[in-house]
Amino acid sequence: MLSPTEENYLKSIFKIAEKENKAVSTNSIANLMSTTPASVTDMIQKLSQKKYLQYTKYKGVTLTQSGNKVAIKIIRKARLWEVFLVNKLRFAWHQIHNIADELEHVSSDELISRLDAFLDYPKFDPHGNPVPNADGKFTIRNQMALADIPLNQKVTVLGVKENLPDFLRYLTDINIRIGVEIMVLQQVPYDKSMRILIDNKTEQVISRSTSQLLSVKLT
Amino acid sequence: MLSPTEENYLKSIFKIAEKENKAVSTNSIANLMSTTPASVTDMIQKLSQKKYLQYTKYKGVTLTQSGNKVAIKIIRKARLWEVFLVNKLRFAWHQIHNIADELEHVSSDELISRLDAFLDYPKFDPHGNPVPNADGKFTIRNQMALADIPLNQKVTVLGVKENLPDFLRYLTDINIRIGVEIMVLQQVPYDKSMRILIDNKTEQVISRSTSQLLSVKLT
DNA sequence: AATAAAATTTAGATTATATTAAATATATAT
DNA sequence: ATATATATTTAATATAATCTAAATTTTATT
Repeated sequence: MLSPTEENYLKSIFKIAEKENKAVSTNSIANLMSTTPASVTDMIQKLSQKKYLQYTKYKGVTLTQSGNKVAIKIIRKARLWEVFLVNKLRFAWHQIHNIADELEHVSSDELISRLDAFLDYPKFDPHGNPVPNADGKFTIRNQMALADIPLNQKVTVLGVKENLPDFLRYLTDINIRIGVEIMVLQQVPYDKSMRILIDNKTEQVISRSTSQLLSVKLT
Repeated sequence: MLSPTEENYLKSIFKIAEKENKAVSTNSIANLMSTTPASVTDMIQKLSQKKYLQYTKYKGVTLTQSGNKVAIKIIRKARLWEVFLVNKLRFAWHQIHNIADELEHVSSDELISRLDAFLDYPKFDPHGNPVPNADGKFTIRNQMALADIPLNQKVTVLGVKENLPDFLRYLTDINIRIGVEIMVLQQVPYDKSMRILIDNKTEQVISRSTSQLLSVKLT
């Protein structure tokens, strides 16, 4: 059995490895987890010993198959709980992160498979991220960043690439949520901010960083 | 913030204090929690320092108001989650104990109040134990042990006083669950076992210890 | 009331996680 | 290629929770 701490390390390493395509560095883990590099070194040595990851001193780590499996299961649990919190308990999407971070470590497999059924086998969580199925497979779909969409193209919001509460609250404030239709009206070359039309109703200027964090599909 | 371990100590002390009417001894805590008296001493000294309980060396502990509040909140959380597991996820009553023991330590107050509403403010858990409300009040009702019911009196099962999986599975096997009607047909003076009629259908002999653990009300 | 038995506490270790500071290895820039 | 900056590891500590064994206190028994 793994401790919640060990599970969190594996989850974080998985998430970093997802983006970068190389061994995961001690520092990147320490940054993501808000801890010190020394603590990370201790823990990755332990997890390496237990065969959850492949570690070469000074060269970072990669997950083994067994480490990958654990990480994906934690992500599955977290995302299913997020669906529960939003769809059943009516939480807003910016309220659920910390709660799901605790719930994801509850250990019963039976619980997760029943929860999955209760929620009707959701394919995506409330932020638009895929829920891995019981075999660890993620649903893939075509999606682009709003930042890369040309003028006058209508798109539908699929999700967000970051789930910090402040960011999510901001999106809610300007009426952006999953499923909303957006059209890019103007691109400002200077800072790459955009003026967009939301739901055929409201015009809004959003920053480059916001448009990069919004996943959309062509309508 | 209290650790899950500290919360478990307070919960266990509360449960012992509920039955006995005196200071709770080190040994009784160690027994209930399957740990050593030495560990208990360490922990109660710590919890006493933090003012969750009143401790006199060699004389046992009693919960302070603040300790009581924590304990009741944990019990509230555990029992609400048990209702969720049975009513929503369709677990059997013997499967839920360990899962609820983990879920009860998830810390969000908002989560509990929303879960309570989602479940329609249940007054009792799947074992017939009262769910304390948000103010910490338990619903009281008249109930007796089946052991004390006279011959030929019809009663309805309200709950069980112990929730060990084997006991609960046994009850399920002989068709005893909350709400069923029971009538005592015979009392065996020798060992105080009883022959009972379950649901006007099945006759069954049950031991003294079983009849003492079944809570019923007159029909 | 003295003694034996039982309960409780203390002392000394252990394991898990984390920290800071120092030492060492790697990467970068001239 | 060397110096400097950055990243990483190691060493030395700290805290939380636990344990066993020894010491002490309380309770029960005669």
